[in-house]
Formats: sequence, structure tokens, C-alpha cells
Amino acid sequence: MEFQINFQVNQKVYLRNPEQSLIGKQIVKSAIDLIYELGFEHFTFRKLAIEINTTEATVYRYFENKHRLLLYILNWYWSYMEFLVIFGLQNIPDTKLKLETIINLLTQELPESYGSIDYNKRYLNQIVIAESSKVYLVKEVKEINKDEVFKAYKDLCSKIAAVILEYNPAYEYPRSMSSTLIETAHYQQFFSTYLPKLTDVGTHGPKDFTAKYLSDLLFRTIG
Amino acid sequence: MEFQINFQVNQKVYLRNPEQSLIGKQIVKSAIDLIYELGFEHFTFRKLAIEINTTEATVYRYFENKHRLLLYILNWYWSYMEFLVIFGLQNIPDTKLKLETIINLLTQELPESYGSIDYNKRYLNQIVIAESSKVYLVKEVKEINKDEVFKAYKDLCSKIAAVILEYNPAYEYPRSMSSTLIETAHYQQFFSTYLPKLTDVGTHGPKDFTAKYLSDLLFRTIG
DNA sequence: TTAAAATAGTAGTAATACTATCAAATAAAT
DNA sequence: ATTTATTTGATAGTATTACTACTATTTTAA
Repeated sequence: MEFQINFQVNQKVYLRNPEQSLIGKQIVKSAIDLIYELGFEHFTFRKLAIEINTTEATVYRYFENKHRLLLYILNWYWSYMEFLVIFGLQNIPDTKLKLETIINLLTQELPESYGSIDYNKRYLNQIVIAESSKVYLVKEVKEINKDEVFKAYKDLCSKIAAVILEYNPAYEYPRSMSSTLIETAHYQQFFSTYLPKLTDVGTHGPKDFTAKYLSDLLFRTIG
Repeated sequence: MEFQINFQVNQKVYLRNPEQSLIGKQIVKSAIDLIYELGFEHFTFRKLAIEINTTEATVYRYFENKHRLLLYILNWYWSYMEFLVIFGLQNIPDTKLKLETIINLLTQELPESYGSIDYNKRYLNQIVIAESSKVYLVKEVKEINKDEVFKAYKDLCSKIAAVILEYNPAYEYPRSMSSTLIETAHYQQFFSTYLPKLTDVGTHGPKDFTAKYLSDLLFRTIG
């Protein structure tokens, strides 16, 4: 059985649904390649348009600006991650094993196994690590949050929080712990690569460092 | 006794030391006001120049670009925070109390008490929360790290890690825990204000929420 | 089959992120 | 006190970015 996964991204994120045309799909796919390659600050709609042999105006018809395009990519990722979590926890009876599975999903590269995906998974992963906080760390956060563009992130956070509560119903900070796991997964991976002195990767070695650290942190905290 | 605190910021961060002239001091002071007001993305050297009645060229003589100026502000903050930590732990014999003091310093607004400071502390605090990750989450991180511009952050991290080890010499992730405390202090404060569903501020109330969460997290983890 | 709509391409504008030049003001050195 | 060096100010200019307006073409729907 072969299948393609698609996620419904909140309509407010885009002007025109990129899933519904070839050029729309090319925009998202090439945006992931270019943001990875250049970094979000140096990424522009002009460079993207040149890359896919179209014009800036066409890109602007799909996304209001590059911030919304990044938001689209991350919405897609958050939805995909929630799917991977739900899928990955199927038939796991042990709650501890569930949480370990979640940590692995958050810290490892996106798996090949479930459903074919058009985007470069390694690049998408690096974008999530290095660029995701830029979608909410903006002056306009209050305004754009009204469009519910962070719902996918909140849903993922809730899903993980529910498993934490399942493991320890008395734990008082399941949501904060959940967002901490997600965010810490990102920057401990980033730090261990680029600013290793901010981590203990030196004494533990790079192999699954972030997963080990988070696992230790989580289970010591929730018991 | 009145005293002014000044920190030696790494020379590579600036082209001309802003501490050594009136206009340099105005640049940094007004930059803090403007970055707070506009957000880093909308902050420009032109707007800053207009604000302090000078020209763009003059600002560029002090800082290569706005990223370096933000780096300068954060270097100053990291040094100040390390000073506050060292100062604040003076004569505290109990290691647990030391760590609680550190968490309070990381999560509360900068205190008025020690030394007069020319910068708006509330603004500086908000900049640290919302903008600090933008100095390292850039494509050029490897290059700029060679200039040791993150040394102040690493020093602060080491200092806190040392106290963690003092509390529990067997704990295996003191540096990662230290950077997690610093970073989590930022975005749990940010989330609890703008995206509260990613936290448990709803059930615990806003009063010292982040400090309580971090304290619980830290002491459950390190014992 | 004709009108409406969606799509693509061309060409602009205003702002940003700088750089270069040169004169005036200020400070430092002799 | 006078020369010299440094800093600042004023002006202008360039390349790029972020975005808009307009026109032409294709597709869809009445």
C-alpha cells in the first residue's frame, strides 16, 4: 500500500491554497530547500521565484509574505508531528514507552516509513530547529494568534501533555513540560552542533545526546 | 555609596566602543527603547539615527549592522546577569537557596538595587525574552562564534552549571540544564503572556508562574 | 458563447541595508 | 598656539528587499 499524506493547514495562513496547484506545491517545496540553504533572513520571494521559474507576484498570490510561508511550513510540520505521535503510540500499552517514543520523534530526523512526503525531510527538520521560534517571536504575535495560526502547535502540545498526565496524573505542569520538551529538543540540538559548551554533548557524545538528556529530565521530573 | 556598573563587551562585537562617547551611549540606550517598541525586525539604523538626531553613517561607524548591535546589548545583559548571580549568591550558604535565587534572577525583572544603570530595565528584559535567540539562530552562527561573541552567554551558563553540580555532583547534564533554565525562562514567560495554552499559567495563575515551574523542574531533576 | 474568475507576467515604488565622499567640528600632540 | 589626527555630519548613491498595480492570458461557469 502506498499513500500520500496531506494536512489541512489553517486557511488564514495562506492567500491561496498551495496544495491545489502545481506551482503552489513547487513554492512550498522549494521554499523549504531555500530557507534551509540561505537561512530565513536571507531567503526572499524573488530568489524563490527565480528558483521555480516564476515571478514574485505569483508567490505573493499564495502567501502574504515570507513570514506566512514559514508559518505554513511549520503548521504542516506540527500537524505531521501530531500524526506521527498518534501513529507511533498505536498499540504501545506502556505509558513510559509512549513518552520515550515521543522524545525520539522530537529529536530524531523525520522517519521515512509512514507515507511518502514531497518535502526534503532533513531540510524540514533543520528549519524546525533553527527557524521555528521566529514565527512567534515577533511583535505582531498577538494579532496573528487571533487567526488561530498556532493551533497546530497547541494541538501537538496538548497531545503530549495528555500522555504526560496519563503517566503521572498528579503532575502540575503538563503543558509547560510539553512545550519545554518541544523547544528544548530544538535548541539543545542546535547548541550541541554550534555552541556545544552550552550543553554536555562533550562528555556524553553526540549519539542521541538530546534524546538522552530530555528523557532523563522528563522522567526525573514526572517520576 | 553610588556606583555605575559597566561591562567590557567583546571588542569584536562593535567597530567603535559605544561606551567611550556620548553618541555611542545614546545609540545603545535608544536602540533598547526602539527594539522594544518596534521589534527587532522592524528596527532599522535609519529610525535609530532619526531618534537620536544623527545620521545612519554615524551609527554604522559603531556597529557593522543591527545584528551586531543586538549582540552588544545581549552581551551586556549576559555579563550583567552573571554579575547579579555572583553578587546575589554572596553569603548564601545553602545551595538550594542559591539555585532558587538564580531562578528568581532569571525570571524576574532586573532589580533596581545594585548599581545604577542607564538602560530601561523593563525594555531590556523584554528584549532578552523575545529577541535573544535571534542572535544565534542565524546561518552565520559558526562564523560569528569564532569571534567569541557568545563567551558571555557561555560564562553565565558555566557559572549556573557549577552551582547545579555543587548541589548534586552526580548530575550528568549541568550545562544543558543551565542553558535549559535560561532559555525556558524566556519562552515560558513569552508563552504565558501570548500563547498561554502552551503553558499551565491558566491553572496556576500568572504570579511567579515561570519561577515556580522552573523550580519544580530543576529540583525534581537534580534531586 | 460570453462573462466572470483565476492565473501568470511586467513593471513599477518605497523602504532597507548598506557604502562613499567630503567638509566641519573636536580633540590630541607638538 | 598651531598642526595633525580623529570624529561627526551632511549628502548622495547603490543593490536588494518587500510589496503593489496593471495587463495579458487562460480556465471555468452561466
